[in-house]
Amino acid sequence: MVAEPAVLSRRERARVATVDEIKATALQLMRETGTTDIRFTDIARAMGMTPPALYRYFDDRDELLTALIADAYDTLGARIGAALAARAEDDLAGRWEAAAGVYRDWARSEPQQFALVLGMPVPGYVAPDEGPTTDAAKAAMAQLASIFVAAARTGRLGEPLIREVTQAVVDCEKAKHDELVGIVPPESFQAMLQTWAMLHGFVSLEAYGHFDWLEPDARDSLFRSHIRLAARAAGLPVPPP
Amino acid sequence: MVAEPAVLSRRERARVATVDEIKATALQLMRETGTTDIRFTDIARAMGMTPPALYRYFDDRDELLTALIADAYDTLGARIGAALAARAEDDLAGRWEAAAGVYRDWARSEPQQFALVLGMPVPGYVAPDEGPTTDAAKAAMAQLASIFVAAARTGRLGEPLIREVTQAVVDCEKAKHDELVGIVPPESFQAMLQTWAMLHGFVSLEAYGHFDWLEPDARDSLFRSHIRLAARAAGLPVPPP
DNA sequence: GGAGAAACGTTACGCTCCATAACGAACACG
DNA sequence: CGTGTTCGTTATGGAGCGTAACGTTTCTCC
Repeated sequence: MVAEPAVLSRRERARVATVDEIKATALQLMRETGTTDIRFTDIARAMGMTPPALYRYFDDRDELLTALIADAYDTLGARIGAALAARAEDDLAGRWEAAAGVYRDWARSEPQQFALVLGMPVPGYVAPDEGPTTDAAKAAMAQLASIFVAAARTGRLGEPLIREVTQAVVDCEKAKHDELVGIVPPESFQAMLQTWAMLHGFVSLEAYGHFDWLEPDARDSLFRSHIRLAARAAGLPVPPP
Repeated sequence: MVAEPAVLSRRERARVATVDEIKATALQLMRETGTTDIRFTDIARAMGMTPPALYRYFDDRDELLTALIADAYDTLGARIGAALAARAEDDLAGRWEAAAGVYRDWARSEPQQFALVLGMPVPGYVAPDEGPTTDAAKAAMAQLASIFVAAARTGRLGEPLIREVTQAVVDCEKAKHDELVGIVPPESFQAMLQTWAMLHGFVSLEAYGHFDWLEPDARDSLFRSHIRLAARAAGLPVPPP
């Protein structure tokens, strides 16, 4: 991001390597324990260091968590971006399905990171205002919005199934997503939010194990039909199955 | 539940009172701190006791959490039940909206309990198999299912918007919800699951603050249209707004 | 009603983890 | 080469979980 001299000194390289190793070890421990709980002691032991050494790199546990959250939503954003880039600009249904699939796969493969970013904050951790947690929501919205914008610009954004639009929602589109006003009509803006809620609902339930009673095959097909339903309800042009 | 002698001895009454006070204190602390994290030390101090005394009532922190989870989903189930009871048997749209509204209000008023039951559990806490966590999902499904069953029995369950049913979903209906087979057709069973996912998605996003950028009025109207969309997509008979 | 048992709450303790302080070793720089 | 910074260590304090051992109150049963 920052235009620093490309070459880092030996020490600086060692430092970023250590920081990366700490974060990677923390993630690995989260995966192994299945919780978002991490202990400096365990990280240090896994790295062959002593716990106080970690304080040279992170002031406290919260700062490490903040870094992990930032990484997590960067990863998610990058993956969605890559999935979108792999689809043709005008393949709206494909782009939506690809983005939704990435969202789901990420949540399933990294449920702890998912909980960290889009679930309830970790005990004792207070997210900094305007921090990565809210950014994650904005980034997800932006990715979604890009699909709707493309659909609207090319005249392929149909009418959403629900067209009950209230003034409050219109006002919020103006206030918070001014860039969409005049491009994505209010009822489609509302439908876009609902699309996100539908996607998140399925993914959240599945990531936390509430669909475990369904066979994997059934979950897959349920997901596919779910996101097609979301797209169709929002007026995105999806071909019949 | 158990047919015990109605009168409890003095000691037994004192014991249940203490257990209730411990749980109530724990919930109060969760509300005050805004996390699902609870410390025996804090609970004991708030009650004017010493920490080890609590071990007379709960073997460890996990057991207290399990009890809290069980209470939470009992409360949710009771509230939904009450909301359904207050609506006429044949007022299907009203029953669905009432149940959904209770779900949302509960999540907003008790986000910690919501996270406890339907989100990622507390760090370090491992939910017992077949425990209250999975029961919560089953109970929610049962409440939902009752509405769909009533609709199907009275011939008012329309075709869902999406009718792409795969064998895997049909198999799961047979295996896990045998009582619905022959009453709720597979595509409606599938739509029912999606209805739940839609509801949960909105409620989850809102409870964790990801809709904070929307004005309360906008959130309310978005929610109303969202659950109407869910109902309509599932074939429930909802009147036009 | 009084002796024995059970339940209750306390203090004392060991363990783990977070976080800081003070110290020594390795490395970069002049 | 010496000097100062960075890094990692050991030592220490503080908090919370959970156990053990000890009085105290309450129930039970003879």
